[in-house]
Amino acid sequence: MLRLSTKGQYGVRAMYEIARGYPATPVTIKEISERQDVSVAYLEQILNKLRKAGLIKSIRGPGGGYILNRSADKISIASILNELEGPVALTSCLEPEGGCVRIDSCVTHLLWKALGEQVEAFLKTITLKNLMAGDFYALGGTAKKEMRRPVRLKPQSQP
Amino acid sequence: MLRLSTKGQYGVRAMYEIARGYPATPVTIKEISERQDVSVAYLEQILNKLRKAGLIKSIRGPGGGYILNRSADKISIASILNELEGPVALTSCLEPEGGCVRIDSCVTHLLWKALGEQVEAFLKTITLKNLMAGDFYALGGTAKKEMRRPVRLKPQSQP
DNA sequence: TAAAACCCTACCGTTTTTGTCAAGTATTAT
DNA sequence: ATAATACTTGACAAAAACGGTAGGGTTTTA
Ligand code: FES
Ligand code: FES
Repeated sequence: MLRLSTKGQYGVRAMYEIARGYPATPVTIKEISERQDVSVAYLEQILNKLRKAGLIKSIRGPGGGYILNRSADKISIASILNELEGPVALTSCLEPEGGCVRIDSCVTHLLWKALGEQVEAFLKTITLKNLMAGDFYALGGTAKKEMRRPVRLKPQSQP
Repeated sequence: MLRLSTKGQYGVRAMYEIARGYPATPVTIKEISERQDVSVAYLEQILNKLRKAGLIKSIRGPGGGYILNRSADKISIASILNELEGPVALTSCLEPEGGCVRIDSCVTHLLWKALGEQVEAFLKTITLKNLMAGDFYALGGTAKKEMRRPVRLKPQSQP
């Protein structure tokens, strides 16, 4: 239940690789492909979307590649997934176009809405920088920043 | 992104209808079908799963129908969705069988795991009883039910 | 014994996902 | 200038998941 598409998964992993080169070194698709084990052709589609969304920019020609368009602490996981999978909308009734006629009498509508907001809030608090550092914060609803409890996750080893 | 299947959605709405008859009145598939606007044949599949999972029981023959197997405050939304859509697993790597070889070196694995646990925790705190009463807290949203004083559930467990 | 109501499972059209492929365009090094 | 590098774009297709339908059963009650 609630499966994330591979585009979303690969996208975040690709952004992680690009973030590692920031701000000095453009990272090529080929490098990302080798490090994250995703085909070049598929990555092209993914990175294209992310570029059009302004999350990364590209440098063509030899020595080129992709670099972040802004620093890693200003790019949330939510912003990446939003571009690749569209906004969080657990039901079609919740989509911007929506147009469900049952909406006012629907028992579950507010429940799905609340859950979606919960997910979105979580993903918004986590940036590429957090991902690189392995620092996640457990979101505590309306909890203030000083009330957040940092959870240190195991550092990642690189292949 | 993160779409819930119709089976899951209809399942919760069907359980809501069955809960309304608890404990005295069995609710027939036909009634659920009419009230929630879902075909009888499709509901049969859904209710069958929920019955096998022990969430509801059925009474055959005329005057029969479905009733809850335990009280509404002991049936969480999570338990319903788990039966109809399987456990929350945002990636295939997170599934019980799983078997991803990259798991130890994967940058994002713990992120998806954390998000999945967040969702599961949220859905576990909300029961059918909460759903019937409209008593759940919409994070960052507008709880636009009656003027009843909203009871704040704790979507997140802070260890 | 007939009607009400649940039980089972096979099937099937559509959509989404998950990519591949081929033919570009832009930039730089030499 | 030319070759090599690297991003750009659109078309396409296999495979899986989704969202049901169909049609036969069985059990229970009046
Ligand atoms: S069915 Fe559309 S809002 Fe519930
Ligand atoms: S790719 Fe399997 S755990 Fe990340």
